[in-house]
Amino acid sequence: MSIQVKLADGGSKGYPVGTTVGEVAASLGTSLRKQAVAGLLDGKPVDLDRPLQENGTLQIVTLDSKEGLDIYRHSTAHLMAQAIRRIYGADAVKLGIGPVIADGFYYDIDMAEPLSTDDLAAIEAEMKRIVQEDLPIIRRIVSRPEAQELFARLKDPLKLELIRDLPEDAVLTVYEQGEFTDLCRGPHLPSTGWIKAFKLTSVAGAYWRGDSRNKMLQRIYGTAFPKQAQLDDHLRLLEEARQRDHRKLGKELGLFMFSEEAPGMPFYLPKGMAIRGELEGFERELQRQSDYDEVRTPLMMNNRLWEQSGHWDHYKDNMYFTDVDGTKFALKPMNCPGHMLIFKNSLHSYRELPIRLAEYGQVHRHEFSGALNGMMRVRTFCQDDAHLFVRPDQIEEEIGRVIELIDRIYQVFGFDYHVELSTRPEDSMGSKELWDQAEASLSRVLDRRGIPYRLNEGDGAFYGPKIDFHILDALKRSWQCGTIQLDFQMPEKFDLSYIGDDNQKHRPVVIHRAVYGSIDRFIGILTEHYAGAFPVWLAPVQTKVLPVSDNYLDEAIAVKRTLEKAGIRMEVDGRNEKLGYKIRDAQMMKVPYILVIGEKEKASGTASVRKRGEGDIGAVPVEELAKRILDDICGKL
RNA sequence: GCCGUCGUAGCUCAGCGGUAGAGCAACGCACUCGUAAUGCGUAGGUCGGAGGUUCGAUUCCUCUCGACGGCACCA
Repeated sequence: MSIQVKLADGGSKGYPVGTTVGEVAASLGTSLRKQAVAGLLDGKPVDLDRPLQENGTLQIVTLDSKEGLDIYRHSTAHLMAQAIRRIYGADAVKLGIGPVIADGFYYDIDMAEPLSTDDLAAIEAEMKRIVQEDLPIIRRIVSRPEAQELFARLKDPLKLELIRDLPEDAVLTVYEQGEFTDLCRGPHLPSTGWIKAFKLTSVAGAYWRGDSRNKMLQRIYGTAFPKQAQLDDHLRLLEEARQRDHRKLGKELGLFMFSEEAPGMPFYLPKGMAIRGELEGFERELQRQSDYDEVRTPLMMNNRLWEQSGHWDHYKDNMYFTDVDGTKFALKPMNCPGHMLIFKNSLHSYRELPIRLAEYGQVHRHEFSGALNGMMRVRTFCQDDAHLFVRPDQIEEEIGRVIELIDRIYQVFGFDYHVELSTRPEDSMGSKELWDQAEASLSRVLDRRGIPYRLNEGDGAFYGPKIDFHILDALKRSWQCGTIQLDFQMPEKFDLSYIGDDNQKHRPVVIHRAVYGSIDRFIGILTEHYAGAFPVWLAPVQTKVLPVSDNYLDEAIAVKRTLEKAGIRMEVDGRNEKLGYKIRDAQMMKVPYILVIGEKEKASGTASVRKRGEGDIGAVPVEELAKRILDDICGKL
């Protein structure tokens, strides 16, 4: 008896019934035999030792594919669980789930003894031993009662819970390697000996099944690669990210600080403030050209405003309140209600619309202490916010203009980005019809512009759906920054109106939008994106003047004054130190232009220039230098 | 908020029952210096805060504040 197997290359071959996936792979060439870790049989992942019983299509999964790597890592997760059981005792260790994630895997376990990172080395050592043992990894189909009996015997209550929740018709499989058995869909590597390079990276708490009402388990994170060199590369990348950490660089470069007196609330130091000023100024100018009007609203407003806006109902857990003279005030968590009051301050004609109110608005949001993270997650931050009051017929064009503005600004930083459309959340305000209408408008704008997007169901704001912009930084990490939200609710709540050409009152629509999102977070992202080496226009100190010795200090100060007058941010290092020392210091502060002033320069009215990334480029007349640096600044280089 | 780890000089860190130590930075002196660290010297700490155990606590315990890694949360 033979069967026909259709292969990935489109061809078809005959094999005897019972030929395994691995044997098919081997028949196709030695490299495939070595690289194969599993197969996709009619689209379903199967182990290499799976015998083929009937005609079908088969794709060989190799280690260099995403699927192959996932299988490899999944087997490493099992390997880790087995090692932990050996060390801490099978009965003491209750297994949760052990899935593969983007850069590795984790396993959630329940055990009394708390693990720390110090314990990871011992677990790794045991894992290596099990690799040496080269235990075959064997798949076994079990009936539900059999599985229940098995995991009851293994004292694995979490697995029993998983089994209980599997659908009636699910085929239950367990994988065994030596004394270790785990409930698992598979597939897996043929044996533990296949696992080469791995590292356990951290331990953390994690709620069982991701629910904060459940017990907290211990999660051990690890990663694995087929080759040691790949693991080393990965670890190097992590180290690179650590070196770029904005909290580290922010401290070293003197950009911002935090204090125990205000957890989660950044203090801007002069250098950080310089960056912030540039970011705001740049955007402010583009907004001016796009007919935005800038406003400023109070940080604190009477609580009844927040009751009116719906924030009290939907957002009060995240708000800060004060009670003075018997009146309750709330610190604003958003700028919209303030802007609604401004709109209502005067009567509006349909001819005035769109009205675009922009504000660099400082908002306060009470985040959980455990959620705080440098500039990335704070309790007070500045939004580059704007609310666009538009007629219904202007919605799409106006959103299009915002998309263009966002695109233009992100390009300056060299950010790639992707777009997500978030729809109605559970705790939402207003009618389903209005929501459907709003969601449809947003998707229509994106579709018309041919912008691909991901749907993020139930993740909209409580007052409306939104388009979010996620930027990719230099290390390919994704951050949500820009947002465009369509809102039919606030105009309703605040009874906004404009007078139409029919002389009747009409309800405007509000578009909320932000480009940087949080300026604070954006600065954090930029710090990591540029690894602290900000482009000239953003650099807190654009040029540093180093006198060769005290004798040239006056000359250095004169150069500083000249360039400062041209609008360049300058510093002089007047310390009584050797030139090499001052150069090193300025280089470490990532100053883009370092000027050396000594006898030669003094005599010729020049400065010797050391440009970041290029090194010594020789003497340049001071006037020309000013022009060159200003060119960089204007070109946003 | 939850689990775990950590808080010692401005910064990075060592010490861990007998009232603290290094490097860098700062300050002073000498050198007046040419493209990534000149030498010598000085000063600097209620060892995050509050309790407790002890003859004695930076060290051990409890609580608390803050930070970090995750989880949950992120309108």
